[in-house]
Amino acid sequence: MVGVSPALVSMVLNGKAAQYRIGEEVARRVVKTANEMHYAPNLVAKNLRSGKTQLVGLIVTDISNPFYSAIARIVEDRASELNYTVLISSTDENLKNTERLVDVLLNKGVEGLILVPCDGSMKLIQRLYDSHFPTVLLDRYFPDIDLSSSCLDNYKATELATEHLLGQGYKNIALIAYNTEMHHILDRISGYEDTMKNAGLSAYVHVRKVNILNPKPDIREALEELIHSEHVDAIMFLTNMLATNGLYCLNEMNVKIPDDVAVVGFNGNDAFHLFYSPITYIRQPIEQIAKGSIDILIKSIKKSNYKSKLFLEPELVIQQSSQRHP
Amino acid sequence: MVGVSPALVSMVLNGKAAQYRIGEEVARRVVKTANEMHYAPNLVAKNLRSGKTQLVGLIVTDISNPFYSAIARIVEDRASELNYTVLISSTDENLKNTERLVDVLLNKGVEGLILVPCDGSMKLIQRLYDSHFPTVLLDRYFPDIDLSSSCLDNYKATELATEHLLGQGYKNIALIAYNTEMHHILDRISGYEDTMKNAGLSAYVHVRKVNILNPKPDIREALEELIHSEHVDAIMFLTNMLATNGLYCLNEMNVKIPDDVAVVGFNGNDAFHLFYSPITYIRQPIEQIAKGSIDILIKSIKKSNYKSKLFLEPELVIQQSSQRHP
DNA sequence: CCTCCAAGCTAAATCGTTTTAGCTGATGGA
DNA sequence: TCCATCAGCTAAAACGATTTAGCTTGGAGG
Repeated sequence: MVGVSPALVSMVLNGKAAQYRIGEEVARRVVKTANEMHYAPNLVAKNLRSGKTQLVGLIVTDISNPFYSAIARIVEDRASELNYTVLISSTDENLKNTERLVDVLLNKGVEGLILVPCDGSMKLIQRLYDSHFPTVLLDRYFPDIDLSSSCLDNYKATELATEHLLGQGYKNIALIAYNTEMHHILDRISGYEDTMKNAGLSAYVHVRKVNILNPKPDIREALEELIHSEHVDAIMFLTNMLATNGLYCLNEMNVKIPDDVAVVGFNGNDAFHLFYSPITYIRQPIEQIAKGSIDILIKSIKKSNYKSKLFLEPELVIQQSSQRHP
Repeated sequence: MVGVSPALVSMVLNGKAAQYRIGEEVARRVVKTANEMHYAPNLVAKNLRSGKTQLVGLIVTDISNPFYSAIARIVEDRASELNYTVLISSTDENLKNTERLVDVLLNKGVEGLILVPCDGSMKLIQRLYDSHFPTVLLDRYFPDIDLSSSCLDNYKATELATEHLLGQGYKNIALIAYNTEMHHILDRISGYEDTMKNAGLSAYVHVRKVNILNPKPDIREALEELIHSEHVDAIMFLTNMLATNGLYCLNEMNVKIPDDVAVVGFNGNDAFHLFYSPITYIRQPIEQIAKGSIDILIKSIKKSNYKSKLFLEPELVIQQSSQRHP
């Protein structure tokens, strides 16, 4: 339409008019015409030529889980600011799915991955590490693999919560955890165990591990035993899902909170606040975790060998469920 | 590596060996070598060549809202089965954002859009309709625009709930709605109003509209008035967010449910179930809405002029909060 | 008057596929 | 013996952009 070659148009529209000594008058006509016809470059062609896709992958266990959807929202917003598009997938805590999704996303040309690794994914993560593909672990990490990560300081989280319960006069404190080898859970367990031991309460350490995929029956069983046989006076749940399921069970068992037993949960939600005895919980700095992960990822993409590990500060939101005399 | 032309490799790997009369022996060698070298075609090049991106856009108001993240999960799974990738964005109920995101996604080459339109987006939707770009409205629709949609039967939803409350002996029933012109809300209001009128209770129709972006103060004010001045005996909330905020207010006001007032919410969540008086709510068939939207979209992409409007059945989950004598 | 240089532009290659047209050699029929 | 046919393959164009090398023109300098 302007009567010049595509090459010239490309140069002008990419702001390289000066660099290529394009005549001012011609450059102006090109820009004007481009605007008038609402020209938008074909990104696919651009990507093919440049080898860049401006795509990143976000693999979580389940995007319908509010924790991960909150993360996704922030990652997406930040990525968009940085001119990247996010592809989101869910693994359902399944290793085969995770492996498949990594392959699928790589094939789609993502330039980096934010990944919530599931149980048993150590080998996959090691492969990713060996390949030097820009990758950031989110929420969960492997202490033996030197990969970037953005996680909660899990040890401190349960340390904080246990100290709070001890401070309230609770001694016989139980923990409901997943049956897993994932380190974020192991750290949370250690934070609790160490704090109990340091307080001279080793005898009162109770850790119950439940099936991650169908936790409710295991939780019920554990709670029955802990309350009726072990006579615990406080229960800490290591994840939001465990806490929520636990509250259903405690209601069914007609256990009163905090009179019969104190409760501490993980990751607040409306159910915790609206509960008849609002639930004390460990708050993760979701914003920082999410933003940290995408910022690290983009840096890794732009500068190979960039690496960073974030362990972010938990916060204890103290409500009625953990206070002896509210 | 096999010593044949790229063309032949392409034919074989796309399963067109027979069609192009490729020798069996050669075809076998190509497949074998492709596997051995872990060949995966470059999707960007494929897309450029074919003009297809296998991308669809999903524009919701907020992906961190559990309703929409549940939708996103299902859409994503179904799209993946159909060999499409979903690009998700959030508008925050803002028209300018919506317009921008539509442009961004179109520029990224999505072949279709699933869209939750916000207040005031009628013109945008009309443009989309006029352009014949494959588009499906989700959750909300425009009766005057003949665009595909996948929504709840909103009228029936509140009709069902109002009838239930009337059946329980409640008469002075109030409604908390958004201050909006969006038809899904207007339909919900009509379902309530008509049912009240048909029962001869026009005098007891109370509709309060609150600000969609900062509803809590408005809700508090409305509730104070409805309960203390109008002496309503039941309150229906038109969305999950309204109901959740409403419960916070009712707790603050020390109103007992259902003794002082009955409550019906929208879209169940753990908070409703764990509430001291579990909340009766209208359940949307999320799975059907989500699956419906993506299935319609893909059909529209494959067959231009395909159109379909779904109005899916609500279900009332009756719990303690709406029963006079539980 | 010729040479040289710079300014301002274009042609062509390239990215990795797919598809169309066409080439080659063997076979069969007349 | 010669042509037609067909199986089995390849060359080349195309998708839409970017980039490199190179072309033309006019003016300055010798």
